[in-house]
Amino acid sequence: MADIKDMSKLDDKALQHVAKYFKALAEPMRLKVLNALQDGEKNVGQLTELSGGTQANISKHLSLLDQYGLVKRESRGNCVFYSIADPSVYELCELVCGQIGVRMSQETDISKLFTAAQQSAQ
Amino acid sequence: MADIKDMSKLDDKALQHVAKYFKALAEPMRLKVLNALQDGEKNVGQLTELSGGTQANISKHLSLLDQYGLVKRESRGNCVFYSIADPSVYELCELVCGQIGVRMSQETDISKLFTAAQQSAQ
DNA sequence: TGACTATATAACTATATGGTAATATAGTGA
DNA sequence: TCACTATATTACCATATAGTTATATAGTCA
Repeated sequence: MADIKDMSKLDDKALQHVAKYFKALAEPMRLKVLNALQDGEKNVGQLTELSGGTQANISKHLSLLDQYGLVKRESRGNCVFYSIADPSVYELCELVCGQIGVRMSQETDISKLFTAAQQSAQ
Repeated sequence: MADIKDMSKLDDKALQHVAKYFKALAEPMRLKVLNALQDGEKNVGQLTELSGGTQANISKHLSLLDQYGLVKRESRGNCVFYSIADPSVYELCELVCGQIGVRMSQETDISKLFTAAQQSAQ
């Protein structure tokens, strides 16, 4: 326990940002929504059906995802279409939501999922 | 709004697992701890000092990280040493906590951080 | 054994947030 | 204008959890 100090290459604000980003992904329903957006934009109604949630709930999640910069919002006519915001998010989304889930239908070790996902996402 | 159905290549259990995993990373203090573990195992006392938290708090976070499989626990003598559990976690930790933070000392766009991190983690 | 150190845990508070039901807002088309 | 559809928002409840303080557990060394 000697010259411990200076690990703040990461200042607290950075940590808070990153944590918040992860928090946006730390919700099954939001992952479902992001997964549903993998093959292109969808409006709220579609996302509501796909995710199996209620309209209000999905709308809330979408609002949060938008606020955190994970999705883009575009209203056209009577509908509001959401889409994945940027490629890096898309990669993460793929990493988490993509074919990965297929191989964890049953109880599986999570760590394996991530390595597998990273390889296939390469 | 036509033949929507079947997006459940991801069953709910998988989503819950992944979400839980992200949740473990969705906390600044835990990111701090994981970051401190990047250069090798440390005991609770060291992590407490490094993170600037209280002993009880860090212990709680470590317990959670252990429970979620992100770190390994090994008691030697009077101390308990923690270390990153598996390489994929380590990559994610690097992605989040590594040199990334350096370039976001000030207000920066989060999306850039992740792309940058993924390149350097390659 | 007893004193000391290191870690974990329990009880508690305060806060954040996911979900819901009801309502508001806004666009469309008659 | 009015009826209709789509989305957002508000108010509320229930739950989860980060942090704290105090205590318990366990190892070390005399």
